[in-house]
Parts: sequence; structure tokens; C-alpha cells
Amino acid sequence: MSQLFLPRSMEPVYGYNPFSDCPLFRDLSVKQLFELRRCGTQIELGADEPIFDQFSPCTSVFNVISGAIVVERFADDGRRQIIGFLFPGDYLGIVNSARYEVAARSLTKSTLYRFGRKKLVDFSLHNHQLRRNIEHIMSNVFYRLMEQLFILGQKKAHERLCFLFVHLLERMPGATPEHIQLYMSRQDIADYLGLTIETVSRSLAKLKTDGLIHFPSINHLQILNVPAVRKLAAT
Amino acid sequence: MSQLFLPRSMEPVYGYNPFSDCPLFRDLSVKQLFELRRCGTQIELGADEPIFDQFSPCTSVFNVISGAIVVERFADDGRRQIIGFLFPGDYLGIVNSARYEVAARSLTKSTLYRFGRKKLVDFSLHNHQLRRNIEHIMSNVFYRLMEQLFILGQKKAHERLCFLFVHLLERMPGATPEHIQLYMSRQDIADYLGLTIETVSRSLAKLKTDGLIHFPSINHLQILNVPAVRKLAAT
DNA sequence: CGCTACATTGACAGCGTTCAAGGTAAGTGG
DNA sequence: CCACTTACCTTGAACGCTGTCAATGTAGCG
Repeated sequence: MSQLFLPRSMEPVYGYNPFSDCPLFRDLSVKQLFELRRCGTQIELGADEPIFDQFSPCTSVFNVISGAIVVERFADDGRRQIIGFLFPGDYLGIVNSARYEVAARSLTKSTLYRFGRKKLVDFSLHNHQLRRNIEHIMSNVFYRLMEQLFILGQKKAHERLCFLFVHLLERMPGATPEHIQLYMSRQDIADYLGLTIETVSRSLAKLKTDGLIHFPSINHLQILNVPAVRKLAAT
Repeated sequence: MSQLFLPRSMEPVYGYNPFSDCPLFRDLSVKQLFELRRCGTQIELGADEPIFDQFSPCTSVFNVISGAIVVERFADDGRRQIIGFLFPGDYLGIVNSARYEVAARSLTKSTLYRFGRKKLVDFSLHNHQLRRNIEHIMSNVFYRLMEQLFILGQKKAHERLCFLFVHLLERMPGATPEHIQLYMSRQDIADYLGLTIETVSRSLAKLKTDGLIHFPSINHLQILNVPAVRKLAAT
């Protein structure tokens, strides 16, 4: 069962059908689905392309269909906090604010479905099921943010790494403990976990030494001891 | 202009009229306001009383009328991350999830207005202005969470303290650079900023030495150099 | 082959944590 | 009114994790 791991930017993440798996579309009639599809269009992105800028008007909602997306926030002095890595099934810009509080870009070749916010809002005004679906998605986003606050406030470097690994294992289509492709750079990991790139490298080395993980190649992660990694990641 | 600062738990925070200042009620008609008020009741709390537990069913939305509230999240191993300190005008449980992801309790004697979630949701199904108001509140909550992620991921101890101070200055009714009452303990501050209580003490001492802040009494903070503190707090 | 970008490793310093002692203030009871 | 208790806060010393700076290693690409 050998699997070729291409360079980071070449291999998108597949395995998501927006018109059957999408939580936004859950329990809608065929007619409603048809109308809802007309609220947006599919867009294709190469690797490392911007989706929207920080503080730009919040006019679209995106659903990730394939690929990997990074959501990040920059301060004036150049410091960067990565808010999250998104995968097929995730949403971008689901919170209805005037401006995006964050920037988003593709890590890999990606496909998104882009909904016009106004159309979506108007539609949801008279479609209570759609509204419930949106609220459900929002509550998931919140849940994730609570976990992340906890991680950044309370956890050590190696625990933060395990948190990321468990997230990737659970959220990336097709990921198994033996095959987790890291689409993001070490710097991205560092900026996500509130660490430096050197600390990331050293903590990875420590986890390797302890026999919890293994790297067949630089961006191909194996989790050798899933329970131990989960325990370290616990929130 | 002397002002008596009572012990932490004795002096609530006032200065908010839910029926004129409340963003939930913005631009509603008198008739709608009347109906909306009937969706909830006012509740009074002493100091350090629970409002809801982590993972309990999310059946209410609260609006803080007076006092100070702390929102916190516990892990199995006892570690705690404080998510936020809430003051008059703030909301609790505005995100519609099945269970609260956090616990909430009063820091001081407090007054809350408690809305039944189902009533509020049913009302908002047919009142688009109310729905916009709820979305607006949610986007504020999000904005705050983004800032907090950045603070925990990227900032040094003394910068995190300044971030808290600026927040208190801006959000606590009646707060001025000369009079900021700290209703929370040093441990609460530590658990909010992802530090230990000792680091909080030492960083406070450093900020005092540098002439940025002053403590007339242990829980009465003065910001001597507001621009410098704001700069350190910048996100 | 050499260039470039990225990742790892090493040395060292410093910030923050840990453990421990001492200080402060409110509350209690003699 | 004052010692005593208790809870909370501050300070000190030592350690260690993480950051910084620098050198080395590695992989993709021209």
C-alpha cells in the first residue's frame, strides 16, 4: 500500500461532495437545494492564492470543497497568528460581520464554493432550516475557537503539536495515523501554535525520540502512538 | 475626587440600561420591545455564583445588566482557561449550540437579563431586525476571540496585561485611566492571559517600575501612560 | 552543479514556571 | 482592641522551556 507523497503544493485534499455532505444544505428539499446552488459559484485556486484580505468587506461565504486553506491574522508589526487550517467541508466567513477579521489563502490547489452573503442571508430569512444549518456551523466554529484558546493559553509546545496532529487526523479526508500529509510549512505550524519554527522542530524531534510520531518524509507524518498523542492533545 | 474602593466582591458595575442601550433591542418597535421583554426575566446574583456549567444544555441567552461575569473553560486535568470577563452590555450564550462550551459565574453582585433561547429564536424567525442584531452581537464576540487568539499566541506577559487593562478601560462603565477596579483575582488574570500568578505579579511590578501603571490599592489600577499601554496592547 | 528556500541542530540567553518564603489585609474570636 | 487565622499577593532563587542567533543540513529547481 505504498503512497506517493508529492511536494506540498501539488496534492490537493479531496473526498468531499458539497451537495451531499455539506452541513449548509442539510435537510433541504430538492427545490431549495437547487435555489441555494444558484446563490454561488464554484471557484478554483492554485497553491498559495489569496481568497480574501484582512479587513476587506465580508461579502462572501465560502465552503471548502477540496484542498487546504489557511486563515490568518496580521498585526501592524508583522506578527502573524494563524487562526486555523481548513479542509473540505469547512466554512469561511460564516460569521456575518461588516469586514473579515482575518485573511484567507489557499495552501494547496483548492476548490471552493462561493456564496454571495446577501443572497444567502435573504434566502435564510424565509428558510428556517437553512438558518438552523448556519447556526450549527457557527457553533462548530465556536467550539473550535474555545479549544484553540485553551491550547494557546495552557499547553506546552509538544502538546500543541499533538493537538494539531489530532485535528489533521480527524479533519483531513483520507488521513490515517500512517498517512498525514502536512500541507503547511513549519513556519505556518509555528504561527498557528504560538511558537517559533525552532521550537516546532525541536518538539517534533522530541516526539520522534519518544516514539510517538515518525516522519517517512519531511511532510508526511505518521502517528505511531495514537492514544498517547490524543492524551497530550486533550483539551 | 477621592473614591472609596470596596473589597472586590462588594461593588458591582453599574451604568447600563438594557432597554435603551441593548444592541439586541436596537431599532425595534415599541410593540416588539414589549414582546421581547416578555421572552425573559431579570435575575439577581451575589458574588461568585454560577450562571451555567460547562457542557450544560444551552437553553438561555443572558445579557449582563450590572456586575462582572467570568467565562471559563476547564480541562479534565484541572487546568483552566478564562475565555473572558463580561460587563454590562455583554452577552452570554449568544451562539446557538446544543451545550455551552464554557462555564460562567459572577465575579461581583450582578444583574442579568435571561432570555429563553427557544423564545428568542422563534421571535427572530419572523423579526429580521432582531436577527440582524443577534448577528451583530455574534460578530463582536468573534472579533474579540480573534484578538484573544492573537494575544495568547504572540504576545509577551506585560503586553498581555496591557491588553487586559485596555479592555477593562473601554468596557467597564465609568472606568477612567485613574480608576479601574480589578474585580478579578490575580489567579483569574493569570488564567485569562495564559500565565502563572507569579508572572502576573512580576510583570505588574515591571510595568509599575516603568511608570506605566500605578496601584493606589491592590485592586485599584491607574494607567499613568495610556498611549504606551495601548501600544503594548495593540493587536 | 550550484542556487535557493526551508528545516534542523547547536549554543546561549532570557522569559516564564516552579517551589519556597515572606508580606499584606480582611475576618474572627478572645 | 488585638492576636490569630486565613486567603491572597509579592518576592526570591533555581530550573527549564522557549526564543534568538548562527551554522549546518536537505530538497527542489534551474
